[in-house]
Amino acid sequence: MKVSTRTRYGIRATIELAGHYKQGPLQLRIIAERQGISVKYLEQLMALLRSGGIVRSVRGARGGYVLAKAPNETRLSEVFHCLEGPVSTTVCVSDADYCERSTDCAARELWLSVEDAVNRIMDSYTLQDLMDKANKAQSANYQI
Amino acid sequence: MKVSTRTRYGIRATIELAGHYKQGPLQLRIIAERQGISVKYLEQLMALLRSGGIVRSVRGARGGYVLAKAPNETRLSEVFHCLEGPVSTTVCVSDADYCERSTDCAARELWLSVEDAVNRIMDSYTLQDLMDKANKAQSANYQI
DNA sequence: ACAGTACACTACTAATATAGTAGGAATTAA
DNA sequence: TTAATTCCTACTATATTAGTAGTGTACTGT
Repeated sequence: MKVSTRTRYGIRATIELAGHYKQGPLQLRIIAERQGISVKYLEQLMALLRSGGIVRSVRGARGGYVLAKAPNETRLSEVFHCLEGPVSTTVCVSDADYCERSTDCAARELWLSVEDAVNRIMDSYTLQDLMDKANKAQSANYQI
Repeated sequence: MKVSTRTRYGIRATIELAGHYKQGPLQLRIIAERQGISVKYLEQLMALLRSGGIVRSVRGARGGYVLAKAPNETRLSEVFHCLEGPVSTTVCVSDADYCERSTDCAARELWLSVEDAVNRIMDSYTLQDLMDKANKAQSANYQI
């Protein structure tokens, strides 16, 4: 039930983009530096996000990436699905005909609930939410 | 975010055991046959469940496996954790010192919520619940 | 006692997924 | 034109998953 680093890096990258929203394209070089990842790897993750419509790219010198939508309109579920694929715990959840046995059906009920819960959580967060919480946590630290 | 077949098979096996509760040990041969898995592979899964205290084994002729606790006292979260390990989406959730960056902390909030939701769901189901639902579904089918 | 049944343990293997690395082509601002 | 930057494709190393296989150990019924 782990989340791949692909997804973790990807989400962190979109958070960086959210923090740079409306300030022109942000270069992968900068994101990679801040996140401690190689530019080459990040390129591949961004390709997923681009084809998923989460980000837009600006090619050429002074290019980079921008969020396709505002941070408060970009749900974490969308970002997650681009990087990790659907939250499909088992085949039999999406394909009801897959299993015939009653015991399978019993388990299916469980997997369905789990998927649903995860999707609901992810759907309830936007990039803006995460940014706000991070900023709040930071300012709280300053008061110590 | 997939669930391994190891976990799926293991859970289905415990459901079989739940259906045989208080009727003596159930042999792996029978479970394997019903679920379409090899006995040898099932042995390894059962070893995990045994060391996790979910099932007890009876060696020798007429031996087999029995649930260690009643079906309505065996939570799916326990079974899951034996087979799949903890629902730990990322390292930084369990080890708060792992990340320093604010963007990480932003994401951490999300992973924490997801883990929590999954654990709560799994905790709310017992093997008995799943059995009841499967039986109900079956009798519903008969009415068609 | 002993033969058969069933779990116990360990080692090995094939396939797949993950986490990258690498090189060069295409595009654009200056 | 040149430097900066994304785009595309291929390759590689490592880990995990999903098994297979063989041998050993414990227990039961006769």
